[in-house]
Amino acid sequence: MARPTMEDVAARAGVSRALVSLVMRGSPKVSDQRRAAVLKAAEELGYSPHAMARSLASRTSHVLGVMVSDLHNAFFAEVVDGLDAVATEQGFDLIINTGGRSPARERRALQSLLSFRPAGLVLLSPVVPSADIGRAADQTSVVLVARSSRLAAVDTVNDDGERGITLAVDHLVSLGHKRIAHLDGGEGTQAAPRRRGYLAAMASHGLVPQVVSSEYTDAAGARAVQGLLGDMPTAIISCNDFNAVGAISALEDAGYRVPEDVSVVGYDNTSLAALRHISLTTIDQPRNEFGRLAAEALLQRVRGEREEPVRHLLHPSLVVRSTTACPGGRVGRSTSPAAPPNLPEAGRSNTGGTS
Amino acid sequence: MARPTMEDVAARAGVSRALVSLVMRGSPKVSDQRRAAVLKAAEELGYSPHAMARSLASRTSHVLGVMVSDLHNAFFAEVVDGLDAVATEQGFDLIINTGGRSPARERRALQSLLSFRPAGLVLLSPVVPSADIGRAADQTSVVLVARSSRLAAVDTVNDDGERGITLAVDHLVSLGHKRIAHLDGGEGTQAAPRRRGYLAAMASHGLVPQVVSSEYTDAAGARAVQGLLGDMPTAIISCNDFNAVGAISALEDAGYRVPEDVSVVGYDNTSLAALRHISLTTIDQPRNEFGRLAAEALLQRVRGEREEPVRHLLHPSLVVRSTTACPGGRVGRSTSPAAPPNLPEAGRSNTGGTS
DNA sequence: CTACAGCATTAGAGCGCTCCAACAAATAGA
DNA sequence: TCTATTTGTTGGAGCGCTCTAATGCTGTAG
Repeated sequence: MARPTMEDVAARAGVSRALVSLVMRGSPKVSDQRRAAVLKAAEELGYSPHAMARSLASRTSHVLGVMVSDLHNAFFAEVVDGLDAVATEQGFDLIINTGGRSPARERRALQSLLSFRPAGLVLLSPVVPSADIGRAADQTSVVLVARSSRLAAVDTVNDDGERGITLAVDHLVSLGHKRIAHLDGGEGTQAAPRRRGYLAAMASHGLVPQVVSSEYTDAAGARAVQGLLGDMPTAIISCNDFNAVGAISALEDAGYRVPEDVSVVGYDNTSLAALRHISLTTIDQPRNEFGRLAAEALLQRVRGEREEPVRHLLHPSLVVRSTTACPGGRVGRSTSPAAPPNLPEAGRSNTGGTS
Repeated sequence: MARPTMEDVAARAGVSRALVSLVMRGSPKVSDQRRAAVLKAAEELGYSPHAMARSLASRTSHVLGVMVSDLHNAFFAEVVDGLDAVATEQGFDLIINTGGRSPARERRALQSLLSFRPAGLVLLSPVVPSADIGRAADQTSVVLVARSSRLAAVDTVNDDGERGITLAVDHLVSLGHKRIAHLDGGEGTQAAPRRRGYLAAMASHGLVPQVVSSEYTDAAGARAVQGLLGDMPTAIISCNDFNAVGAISALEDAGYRVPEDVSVVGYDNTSLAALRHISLTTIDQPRNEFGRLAAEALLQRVRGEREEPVRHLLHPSLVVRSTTACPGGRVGRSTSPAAPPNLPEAGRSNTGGTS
C-alpha cells in the first residue's frame, strides 16, 4: 500500500523529479520523447499525483467545500449534481460535509471544510447564524444557495419564491378559483418570500388571502387540512411538495376529491411530484442550475475575475399535472366548496378506485 | 485571506513551532502555562491547522473517501449519515464524490478520491467492474456497500435480499395469497438475490412463482403491471418502492383497488413508502446501520486491527402498512382475481374518492 | 571561434506541518 | 556531591509536491 512518488517515477524514467512534475501538469515544454518515457514509468508504477502535496506546494487549492444542510432532501442532491458538473469540468474536486440542520454540527462541518483550505465554499441552505458565515468568508470565497444574505463578501443563488407562488396563484385564478389558501412553511428557509408572494398575488386579484400556518412535512400538511375541515377552500397552495402530498392525503381521507373538489399545488417539483401516482401540479426550481451558477460564481471569485457580490434570483416555473382543475372539477359540478360530498368507500381512501 | 500558520502562532506565543504542534494535537506533555499562551495566540490570530499539511507530514490520513453512485437516491443519504456519524466521532473527515451510475464517471471519481490518499474508501453501490475495485483496494482499504464482492481485500456490507423477499412472501401467504408475482430488478444490484429469495420462498410454500421482468423505476413498475392486465395475480412484490408505486398507479388506472383486489409490497422502506398518501407495505433495510458498519469496518482496517475481509449481511425487516390485505380485501369479497371490476370514475383515478 | 539566442532540463528552496533526537532544567537516588 | 531519570521544550529533517532560477545544450549569426 506504500504508493510510489514522483521521485520513483523520475528514477525509473531516468529524469529529474521536476520533469515528471511538468509532465503531470501537462506542460508543453517537454520533449515528446521524455514525456513518453515518464508516462510509461508512471503507468508501470501505478503512479498518480498526491493531491494534498500538490495543493500544499502550489499554494493553490483545487478543492471546493460543500456543506449540505440535509442530505435526505433530494433537492440538494440535484444542486450538488450541478456543482459537480461544473467543478469536474474545471478540474476541481468537491469535498462534501453535512450539517444535519443543527447550528452546532454545521459550525463543526464548516471548520472541518476550512481546514482543507478549499478554494471556495458552497453552503446549501445553512442554518448557522450569519456571523459564522461572515467568519468563513474571511477565509475563503463563499456562495450561499437557498439562503439569502446581505454580506458583501458572499454570493447568493436563490429562487424567486414570490414569483413562484404568484405563478401558482395565477394558475388557480385562471382556472376560476377564488378561495385559495396557503399552507405556509413557518420559520423554514424561503417560507417568508413565498408567503409574501401569496399575499401580494391574492391582493392583485382582489381576493381574500388565507394563510394557514404549517411546516415542510407531509404530516404538517395533513394537519393543516384537518384544521380546515368544514370550511374548505377550493384550492390549496402548499409550501412544498411534501406538505402538498400530506394535504392531499388528508383531503381524501375526509372525502374530498382532488382535483374535483379541491385543487392542490406544491412547490419544488421533487421527484415525488412526478410520480404518476401523485402527479402533483407544482412549482419547479431549476435546481441543477442552482448548482451550476453557484460553482461558476465561486470559480469567478477564485480566479479573481470578480470582487463585487452577485445575487442570482432564478425564475421558477409552473408544472401543471393532475392535482389542479376548475373548481367543481372538469365535469362542471357545483362550485360550492361546502361539506365533504361523500365518504371514502372503505379502508384507505387514497388507493381506492371507484364504483 | 492569507491565513496564519503555526509559525505565526509560535512567534506570537513566544514558543517554538513544535510546541504549537503539540498543543494543537492535544499532547499531555505541555505545561499548562504554555498551552494557555499558545491557545490564546491561536485564538487571536484565528488560526486553525492545515489539514493537508498535517496529513502530508504525518503520513497518515484522516480522510475517508466516499463514492455515492447516485445522490438522488435517498437510500444513500441515510447510509452517508451513518458513515458521517461514526467518522466524525472518530475524528475522520468525509470527502464525497458521485459516480452518476456510469462506469467512466465512477472511475474518474475513484481516481480523484484516491489522489487524496484517503485512509479508506467506501463505495456505495458502485457499477464499475470488479477489477477497478481491486485496483483501488491495492492502494487503500475499501468497503463496499450494497454490492457484493469476492475480493479478499475488501469488506462488504449488504442486506440479506433473499431473506427480505422471503419476509414479503411469508407475509402475503399468511394473508391467504396464492398467486404472488415478483416484478424484478433486472440487471440492477441486489436484483439477483431478491429474485432467488422469491423463487425459494414460493417453492417452500408449494406455490407457482411468476417473475415479471422490470426495473427499479416507477415507470417500469407501471409497465410491468400493464403486461399483467387480464390475468392479474392477487399480490405483487416489487423490486423496490419506486417500482411498487408505479405498479399501484397502473393497477388503479386499470380499475383494480389496492389492497382489496391486489396487494403490493415494495422494498427499501424509503421515505416515499412512509408518506400517508402511499403508505406502502415494504421491506426495511437498516440503512443507517449500513453506514455505521461500513465506517467501523474501514476504521478497523485502518487501525490495523484486522486483515481478513468481513462480510456483513444485515437482516431486513417487514414494515406492514396499507397496501397489503387478504385476497378480496378485508370486507371478504370474492377472491377471484379476474378482470378489472370497474373503470376509474373520471380523470385521474389515483386521487379519486368514491361515490 | 566567440556570442547569443532559444529551448529542454534540473537543482534547490519551500509549502505547513509532524516527528525524532537532542537538550536544558528540575528532581530523585546513591 | 555526582550521576541517573524525568519532564518540557526545541531544532531540524522530511512528507510529496511546485516553482524559480540556473544549467547545459543545441543551432545560428557575427
